[in-house]
Amino acid sequence: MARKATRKAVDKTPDIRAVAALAKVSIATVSRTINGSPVVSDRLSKRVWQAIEQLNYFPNTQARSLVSGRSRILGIIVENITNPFFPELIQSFEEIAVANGYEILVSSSNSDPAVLTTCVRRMIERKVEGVAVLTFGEEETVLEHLTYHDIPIVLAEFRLEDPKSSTILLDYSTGIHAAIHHLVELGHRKIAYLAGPHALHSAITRENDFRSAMQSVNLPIHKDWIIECNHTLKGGVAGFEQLQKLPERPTAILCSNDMTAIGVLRAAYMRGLNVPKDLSVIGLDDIDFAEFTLPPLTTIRLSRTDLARAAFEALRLQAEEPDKAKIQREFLVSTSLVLRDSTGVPPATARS
Amino acid sequence: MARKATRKAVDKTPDIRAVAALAKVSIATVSRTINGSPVVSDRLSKRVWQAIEQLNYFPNTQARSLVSGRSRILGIIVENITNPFFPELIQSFEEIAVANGYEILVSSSNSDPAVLTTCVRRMIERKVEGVAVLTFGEEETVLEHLTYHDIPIVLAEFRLEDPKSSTILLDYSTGIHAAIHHLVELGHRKIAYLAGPHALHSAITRENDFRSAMQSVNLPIHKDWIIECNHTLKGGVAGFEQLQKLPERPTAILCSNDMTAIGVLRAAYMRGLNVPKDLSVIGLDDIDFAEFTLPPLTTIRLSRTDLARAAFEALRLQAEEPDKAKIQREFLVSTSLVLRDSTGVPPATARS
DNA sequence: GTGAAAGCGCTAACAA
DNA sequence: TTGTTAGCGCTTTCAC
Repeated sequence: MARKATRKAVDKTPDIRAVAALAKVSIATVSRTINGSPVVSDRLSKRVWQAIEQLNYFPNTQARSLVSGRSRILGIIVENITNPFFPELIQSFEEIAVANGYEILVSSSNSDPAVLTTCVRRMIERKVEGVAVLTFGEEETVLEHLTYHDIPIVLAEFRLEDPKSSTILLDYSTGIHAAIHHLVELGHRKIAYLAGPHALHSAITRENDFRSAMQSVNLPIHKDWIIECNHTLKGGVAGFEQLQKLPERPTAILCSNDMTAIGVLRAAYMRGLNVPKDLSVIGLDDIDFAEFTLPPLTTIRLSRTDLARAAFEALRLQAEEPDKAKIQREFLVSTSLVLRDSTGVPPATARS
Repeated sequence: MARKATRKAVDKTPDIRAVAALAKVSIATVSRTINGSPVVSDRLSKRVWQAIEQLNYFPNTQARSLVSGRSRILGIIVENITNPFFPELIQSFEEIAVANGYEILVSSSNSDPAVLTTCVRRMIERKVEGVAVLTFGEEETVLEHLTYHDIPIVLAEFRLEDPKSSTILLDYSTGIHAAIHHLVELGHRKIAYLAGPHALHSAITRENDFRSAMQSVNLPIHKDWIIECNHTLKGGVAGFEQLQKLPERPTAILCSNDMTAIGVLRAAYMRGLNVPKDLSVIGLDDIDFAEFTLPPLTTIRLSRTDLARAAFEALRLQAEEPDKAKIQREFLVSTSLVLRDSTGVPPATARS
């Protein structure tokens, strides 16, 4: 403060008063001009903009939000930013938010409740106007702090009691049905499923959708062919190995996520099996890398852009149009099958 | 505002006055307590903390930074958050910053000058206390806005005139020398280099280090064996194909980054070449995925944690200890060789 | 259509 | 050691 005061006026970063002085108007007029108030006359408005330009003036967002009560910051909490699924999601969320005049506060929980607590605290301290909690986990309890502070939340696949919360429902069903149909059309009848950890809502939903898809094409669900993995590459390897030990083996494997599928690809390669000649593999997510595996992975795409868009819209609604937000508290994001080279007709011996 | 005023006092989010009232002290004492001022007596301090707890009070950061002139926000601009190199960098930077009481503002420039301009504008508007510009690009001109607003900058591999800027020097040399020595020890003498785009400072530095490493082991630098690629997987494929057309082919390829190396892995596989039996490949970066390629990639690790730490320290120094910052404006980050399975002895025919 | 002035929640200078 | 008070830069009544 003191230091600031001793600086020569000329090299101080310009404030609204400086602009007002230069434009020979009141600070109220400058404020109105910046905020696009329609009452300002063209004559003054022009002078103000000129002054702003000349001084290279940027409004002080802290002061602005302090008085307006709106921070124009949205938080996004992901499970782990180094998981390739999330950066694209963050990127989209950032783009949409910035285009709409919001800033974003990113943080990863790393599936650690203590870290999540810190994340939530940071969000509250910075007075975010809403938080997208895209951890796909089960840490709902920590979120009470958010609801306590009246901060809107949007969650994936979980409904919170709080009236300021919204939910994004993921329609895995469409993509999974498409995947099963695709395999059936190729001639597969022996289809295994490497599930995600049952602690995740999303993993359970996906597994149920697999079961119903199998039923819809009248295919039997072989108990040993559904294995709970952990959504990691190593989990995929382990799942595949377990399948290999079975007397009767599937000709196709659908995986709960891409990392699992990549693990299967790798394990199959190690065993000397050719994908897709000997085995078809389908993932879920369509992470960037899916395109670059060997062979490129056929997978069920969960569009991060769509997910980000839904999350933003949910929060924007809560922040800007609370009445509408009360009515629409659920948002649907769809999935679709992306055909690449990891699926093909089953081997002749199995085709009989 | 109006709406806020009509709310019952009881459900208003508590402010410093509420805490003061409950603790029966002045707001100054509350402020002092929160900021750990040593002058507050234990008796009052205890009462204040109790009130804070009871009211679930969180200080308003906007108000705080408005008056203190310190936002405690650090910006980090990366080239592209979906590039697997960056999330880990951001993660580390976030951890360090949060541990030191700073918030971070992440944004990606996507190598687009227009987007970079927006990024910089966002940084200025939110009054960040420093920006880590880790784009590894050549967009220095846009940064003038930052220096104009007296905001400290830290850049990788580029020195800015501005006294508030610092530079992180990357010691690729150590890692590259180690890589070449490793190859030489295995028996390689024909080593190619797939360079990065010459528009990047880092790519040029890396290439020069390759040349000097080759000289230091008295190996000839074959002109056709240095090819400028673009740091993408496809670039690696193209570079490899170009090498294959040559009458005399290298037994080992060092790449300017991991994505290029992964491209080479893929192209070699397509051609039926076995890595490492027929060809050794080394990358640079050690992105997470390098561990999961087939075969796992031997690579030169550029520690994102070290980089993040250096970037944070540079900015913290500028923000908190300007005198020291004047003295230390350069930070060194080292590299090291990570041995995996993509390197081996050269094929017998070439070994002669 | 424009300006004066109050005050957002907090820190820091100054008084006591 | 504690309290009083003047702003930080801005938005937003309320007069004119």
